[in-house]
Amino acid sequence: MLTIWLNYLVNIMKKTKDTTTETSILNAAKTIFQQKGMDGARMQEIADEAGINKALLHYYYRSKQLLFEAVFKSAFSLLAPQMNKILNDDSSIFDKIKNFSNNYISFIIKHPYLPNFIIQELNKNPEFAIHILAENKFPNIEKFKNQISEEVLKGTIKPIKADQLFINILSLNIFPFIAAPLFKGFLNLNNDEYNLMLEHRKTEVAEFIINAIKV
Amino acid sequence: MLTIWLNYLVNIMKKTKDTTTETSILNAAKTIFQQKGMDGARMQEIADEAGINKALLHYYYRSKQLLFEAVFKSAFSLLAPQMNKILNDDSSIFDKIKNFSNNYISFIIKHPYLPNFIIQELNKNPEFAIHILAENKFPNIEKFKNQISEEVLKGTIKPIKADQLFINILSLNIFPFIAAPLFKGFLNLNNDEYNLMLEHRKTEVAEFIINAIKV
DNA sequence: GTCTATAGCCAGATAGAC
DNA sequence: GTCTATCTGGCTATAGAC
Repeated sequence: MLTIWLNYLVNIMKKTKDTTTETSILNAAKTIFQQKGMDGARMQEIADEAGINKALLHYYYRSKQLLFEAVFKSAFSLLAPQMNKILNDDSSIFDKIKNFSNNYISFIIKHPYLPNFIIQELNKNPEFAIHILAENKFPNIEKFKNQISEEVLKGTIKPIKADQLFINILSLNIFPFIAAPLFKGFLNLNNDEYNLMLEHRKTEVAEFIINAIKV
Repeated sequence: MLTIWLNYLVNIMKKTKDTTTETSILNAAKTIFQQKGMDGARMQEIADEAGINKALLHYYYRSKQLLFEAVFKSAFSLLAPQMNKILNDDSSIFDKIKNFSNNYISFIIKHPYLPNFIIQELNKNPEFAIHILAENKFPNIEKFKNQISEEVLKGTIKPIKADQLFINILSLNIFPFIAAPLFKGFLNLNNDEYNLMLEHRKTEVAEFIINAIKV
């Protein structure tokens, strides 16, 4: 009886330990992969970051490729819901643009490496992209398209294709993060100045877009 | 006398051969590095692409790092003059935006991997960026800033900071190329459809920006 | 200048003790 | 589950023949 109880206790402890090790590996892998990419990352570096042995990485995730995929999926599943806000939200078009720009920029400031990571790896492996995207049954643009058509008909906004508007909104919000080093160079801004400029964009981007489309 | 003449001929032939080998290496390196990045590229692959032996890469460029830097500088010196068109051109602000969007999109369609390559490597190595940028004595934004201030004062355009406008223009023009796989997924477009959409952007982007800022 | 062959290193993955 | 030690393959770079 005592043995059973002890085994139970040991299992609980094991379970807890497993989970925390597994997640601490995933977190470390996120940090390294998002900074260095799949090719640039080293398993040893991830192990060091997680404070564990290199062999454990393989114990939990079998291979570098699989660990990478876990990180990528996790990153993508963090980004995708943000897109949903602009595609499948019930608010008016102007409110959508305002909320999205504000929220999205705040979101990326918290996860600065994320968009670049996703885009970079998608570019290196476009088929892989489609694979992941398909799994994630990712947001549908139909609702957004209908909303734009309606607003154009009502005369609230100038004629514009939903695809183009969608691309414009994301470009204005995301690109300044991805091209930060380039812009810092061209505009001759240091880190603090650049971050301040991004802060202003939380409202300025929405204004810019709304001015562009409102009648 | 005949010997001298023969030597001369041989030297010419050598010189010619050297140059073409060197440039064919550089071209091959561009192709591979821009698709796979510094870490993902393999010297063997570059040699195969150039149709020569791997040892020759080291004969001409000493190391992978130096070959990479040659490619990067070459790519950057291709991109920088494009920026100049919007910063240091004498035309009116609206014409600038129209010309830039049209020309720049045409330019990237010809060099689709270029912006992503530059941005990616700049992100991995921001100090290196500054190093390269400094060498290239790259475009100054002062003239553009003055032009914007003047137009705002004249009341031609709505109040906007030159930095923000510059970022907006580049974002709208460049990001659709960098994030092509992502947009193809979200918008459910195949290659041809996506390229057609980019073709439309040659005029639509300028319209969008001008609508956003004109009074 | 161009090639073949190989040195030397480093990273991913596994074996096996605890 | 976690560690140390090691295998194995692949990659950059060089030596040396032609």
